[in-house]
Amino acid sequence: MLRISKKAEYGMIALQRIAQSGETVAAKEIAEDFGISFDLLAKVLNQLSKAGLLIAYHGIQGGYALAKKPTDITVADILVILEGTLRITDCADHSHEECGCSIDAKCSIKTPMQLIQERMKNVFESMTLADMIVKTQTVQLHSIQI
Amino acid sequence: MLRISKKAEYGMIALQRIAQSGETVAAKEIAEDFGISFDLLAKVLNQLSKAGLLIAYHGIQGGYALAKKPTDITVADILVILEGTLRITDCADHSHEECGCSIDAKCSIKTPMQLIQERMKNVFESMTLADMIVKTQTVQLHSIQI
DNA sequence: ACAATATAGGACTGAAATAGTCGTATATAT
DNA sequence: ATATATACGACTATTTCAGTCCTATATTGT
Repeated sequence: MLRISKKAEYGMIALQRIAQSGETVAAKEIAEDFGISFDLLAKVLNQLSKAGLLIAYHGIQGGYALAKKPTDITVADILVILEGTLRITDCADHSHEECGCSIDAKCSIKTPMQLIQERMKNVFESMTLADMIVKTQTVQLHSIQI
Repeated sequence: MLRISKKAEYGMIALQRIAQSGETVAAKEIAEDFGISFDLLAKVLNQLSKAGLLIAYHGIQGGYALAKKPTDITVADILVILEGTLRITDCADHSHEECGCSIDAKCSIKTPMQLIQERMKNVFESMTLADMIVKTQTVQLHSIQI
């Protein structure tokens, strides 16, 4: 039902954490801080570094650091890396001229689905990691002031 | 990976078909026309009629007719009926004050996820069945002209 | 009344995607 | 050297999704 996967969720949490700290952070630290599976998180961070969003450092004092500016990393980027290209229905796929769905040439919802998918893509592209940092810092400042 | 379910897809195809014909259409006819599972489609149409989008007529000459104007049925309505309320992540759920995700109070992506979910909801609410009829008719007119 | 047809609804099965685990290899700082 | 961190493949469990099957109920036409 149009849910974002745990992998993508963990990816966003980790990237937000790394971006906010501004330095290198180990997978173990993130997993412990948020109480999530280290193994799964490690896979996610590996994918993100292979895709060029993170730089991985091995060994003691190692971890992950951002490979790009927070303003240059969008939610869309993260989703594509961890969940693959957005394709809400088979017929919404722009890459095929023929409608890939079971309904063949008769598919009557192709155009509307393509439109909706395009708009969803815009939503994901319009939020960057930088936006996610600002939101959280605001909350933190409030709690500090109390 | 953020896919729309077959149930929702069949629902949209069926509603589009019924809206376009402007009269009562039997589930069997739709299933045959589009080559999709009759049993699954029947369930979907039943759900849509229970939810008040369709009126069901039993017996010979029976079938389903729209219960509302095509302009009053949105993609969001259809998705909520057939897939449940949109909830892209646990923490994006506005109905709970406490973050339902495994990360408890520390969840750092709650606000951004709520924002994205709200925007997706707007996308789904901004397309009506009427829009889907117009789109398809245009295509059909083109193929007739050839 | 009866037969044909259409929806209603529950039980069940199979397939696919998702989430998570485990073991081992490789790189690196001290 | 060794402790620590990432890399990576294999494997399992869980959940969701799609589809089927069977039976019941309502309605129309003859």
